[in-house]
Amino acid sequence: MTDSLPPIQTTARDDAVLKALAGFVRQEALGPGEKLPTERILAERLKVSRNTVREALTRWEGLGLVERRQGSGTYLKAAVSPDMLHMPLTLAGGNDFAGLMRTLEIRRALEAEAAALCAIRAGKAEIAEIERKLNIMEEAFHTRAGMSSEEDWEFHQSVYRASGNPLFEQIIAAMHELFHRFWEHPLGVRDFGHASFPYHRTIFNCIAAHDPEGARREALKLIATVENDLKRGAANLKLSDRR
Amino acid sequence: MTDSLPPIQTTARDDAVLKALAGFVRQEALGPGEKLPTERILAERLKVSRNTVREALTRWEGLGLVERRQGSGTYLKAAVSPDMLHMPLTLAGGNDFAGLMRTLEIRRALEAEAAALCAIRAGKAEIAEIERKLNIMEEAFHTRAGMSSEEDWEFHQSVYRASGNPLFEQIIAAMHELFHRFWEHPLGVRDFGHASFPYHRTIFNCIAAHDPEGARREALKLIATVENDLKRGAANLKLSDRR
DNA sequence: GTGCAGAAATTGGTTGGACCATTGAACCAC
DNA sequence: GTGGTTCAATGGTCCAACCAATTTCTGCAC
Repeated sequence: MTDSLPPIQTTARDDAVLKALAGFVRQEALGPGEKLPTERILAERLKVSRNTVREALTRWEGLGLVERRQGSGTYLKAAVSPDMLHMPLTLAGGNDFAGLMRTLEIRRALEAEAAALCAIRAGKAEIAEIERKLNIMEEAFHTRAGMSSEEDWEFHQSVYRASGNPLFEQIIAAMHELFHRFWEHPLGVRDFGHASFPYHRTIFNCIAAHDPEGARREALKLIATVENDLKRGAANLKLSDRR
Repeated sequence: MTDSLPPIQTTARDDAVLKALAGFVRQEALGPGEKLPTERILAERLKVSRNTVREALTRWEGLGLVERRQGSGTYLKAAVSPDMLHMPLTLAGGNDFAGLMRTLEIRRALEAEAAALCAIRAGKAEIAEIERKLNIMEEAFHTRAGMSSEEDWEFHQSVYRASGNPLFEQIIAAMHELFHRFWEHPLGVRDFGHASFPYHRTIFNCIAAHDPEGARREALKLIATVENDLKRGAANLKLSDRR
């Protein structure tokens, strides 16, 4: 009967600090890259100990919202608003090849859905932006004679953004980071991803034609080529030697 | 030219503390719910200040790995291993109806893929377990004459587990938590989700028949009914009144 | 012995102050 | 300009207390 009576908060200093800081960021309209007040100033203004400020900032740093540089200051890394919801995921044992394939399975699911939604929702401006990124990527591919992961990634991001759901970009970006941390570590990118090249344009064509099922199908093909490349590479390279 | 020269790490005290703690947890074979050493003992044993220990534990707490209870101790909340990868997601402005629908789009993508993978990979034991959960859910539905979110959720979890990729369960669980935090707050669950009931068995039938495309199709239907229920509910309830 | 109230010990939370390490800007010699 | 040097600002670490919540122990009443 007396559920939903939240326990009173007698101590939640660091949470309060974060709330105040989020309000400050909003009020000052601070964006990514900008510097926020020093710990000492925050401690003084908020009437709490510097240690408490540090614990609060440590939370934000762990969430990737903020970056601390000794001797320089604390800088925003992402947009912050007072009504954020946090969803920390921890993936145990993701450092091996099997873990890599698992992230690809997630990416396959999200990539296909994002492409389909993008085909439904993208307006003229978004389609033009995607095409711009596609052209950049294709030019880089032809001049440097190989996949360039940077431009490739930019193309995909523009698709995620046009899907109208920022969660796609966030989750896939996290996967992407995991992916690169493992893959580019040993000896740099090889011929990797070469076979996936043509599907970028077929995906774009489906998006431009507002064909969600086609976009989904082509995105699945793209991921399938990446998976095959990975499996071949793993077989050749004796991945078990690593780490 | 001089790429791949990572900056050297001169100080990383709290990271070192976390690594040592992860090793300790592994060595002692500690599982969720168990208590780990007090901050004072950790500080003494690791030869660092208690403050540093606290910063490290604050990181883990923010990641949901650990729970601290004042006056009692610090307890493990999840399994930890030295080679974990963290992926914190922050969803800005997820407190409204649009944010809820965005989480559902992610869930649609993952649910369909997980069901398909499950149809491919589930062995006899997994299928039996899923059927068990399904029967429990159906019985609860008939006796209580309505969807029971607890048993429903258990059924879905068993599908994710049988997909062979723990990431599905982790990500969807995070979405699920977000979902409930928003939805069950105002006035409890209404008739919600009633229409999705029959699809649970059709999904199971496809999984048992090892029909991945059928499982994907039925899963998409299930999410579609939930989306429709939500939209109808939102239109009726004037959700804009909230918050 | 049992039960329970109160004291005592334990443990995370907070404070204030100190010092170290790194950074970046100002300054200076060349 | 170039390359050092100095110096203030800033995050990182440490220490020693004390506060607040919890748990455990103790001793008294029965």
